[in-house]
Amino acid sequence: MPPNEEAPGRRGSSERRSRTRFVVLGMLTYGPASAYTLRKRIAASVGFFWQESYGQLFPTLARLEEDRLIQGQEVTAGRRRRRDYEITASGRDALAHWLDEPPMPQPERNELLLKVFFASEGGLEALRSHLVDTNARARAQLDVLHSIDSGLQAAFAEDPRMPFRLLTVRYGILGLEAFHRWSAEALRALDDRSPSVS
Amino acid sequence: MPPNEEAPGRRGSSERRSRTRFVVLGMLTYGPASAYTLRKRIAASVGFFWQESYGQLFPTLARLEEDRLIQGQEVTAGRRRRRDYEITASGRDALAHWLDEPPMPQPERNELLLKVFFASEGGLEALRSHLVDTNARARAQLDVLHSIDSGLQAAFAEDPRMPFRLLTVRYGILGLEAFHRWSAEALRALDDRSPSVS
DNA sequence: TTTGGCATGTAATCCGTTACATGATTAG
DNA sequence: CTAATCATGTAACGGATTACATGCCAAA
Repeated sequence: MPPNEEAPGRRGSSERRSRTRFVVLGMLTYGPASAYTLRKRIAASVGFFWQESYGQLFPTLARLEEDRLIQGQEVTAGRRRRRDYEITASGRDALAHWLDEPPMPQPERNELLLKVFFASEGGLEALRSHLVDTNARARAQLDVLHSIDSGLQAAFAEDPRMPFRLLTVRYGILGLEAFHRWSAEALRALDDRSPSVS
Repeated sequence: MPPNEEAPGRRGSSERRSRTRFVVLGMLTYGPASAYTLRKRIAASVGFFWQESYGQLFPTLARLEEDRLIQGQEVTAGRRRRRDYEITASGRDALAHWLDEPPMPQPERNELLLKVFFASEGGLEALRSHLVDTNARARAQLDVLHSIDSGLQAAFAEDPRMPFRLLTVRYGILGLEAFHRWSAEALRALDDRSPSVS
């Protein structure tokens, strides 16, 4: 049998699992945007649980346009040119189809936990400082999310998608609260075993 | 200029950030092991927050041995040959050094939240079923972790690393509890808006 | 003895980040 | 006028998964 008859895995429905395309499609339902605008839009809305880099965004935009899921248009403002994209009807279909599929269980990878797990092979003071940092960062992020939450609550009734957005924020808050509690608890446990230097 | 004059960025201290090497080193502090054994050991201990595949494990083992951080030895049992590795003194040093460095903040990526965020572009029944699945899986994983926790508590006093291990389990439990609560809460919110079909 | 699982590995490929490069505006 | 920042892009690279390949062992 000749290899690659009809090139089975090239790029049809058998994408490995690049969710980047769908973030792009989803963000374009909020209105046309350039790559730069898209990146800012992503960072401002889902940034706390999803990020995209240009190196990913630009190729993805090119391929989405090839597939007619988005439509690009050259725009010249002043002397500056850029390319704005809008989602097409088939783009909306593709998005809706993806939304209906169950999310792939994503493999967790937590470097902090690795360092906790192997902590007895290293210095305990280092572990302690990692935990302190962790705790402070969780606290700070929690404050950010709380203020985002308040801000969104104010604009509630207007947009039918607001409730869903609030749900993602709520997820972040509950998760960070747990994380914050855990790091505090871990610090207490650590100090119980090896009482602080005082 | 000839390429790779002294190979500036080849592989010294400028590793991008492969934590795989350190999981391997850490696991080898529990005793010598082959690639296969290592994989099982990883799955059984840190599996709920860290996994490694063979495609990653084998090259990493080869490179760690090149760097003299581990020492391999051919073993023949029956007619079967395998390669067992043990950690060297410099391997322990490298591990300890890595443990002291603060963990890199890892970019979150949550596909479920993406689907929640864009839910209004898809079917709400699909979203609901994703949430139900999510809730059930969290519940199941929670049960697993609770039983792991009990099992470890029993063997507490023996191993000085047990407390650290318990901390990672505790992290999993707190996180999953939050996740479980969130998905239940989200389901309630969803049913409030679009009362179920009954 | 054939099936399936255990054990060891290799190869291809893709995802995603980082670093680099460049022109256009705006501020000082 | 120069520096900084905005905006748009490209190239290189490494990490990680998936799929493939092979041989030994045990059980039916």
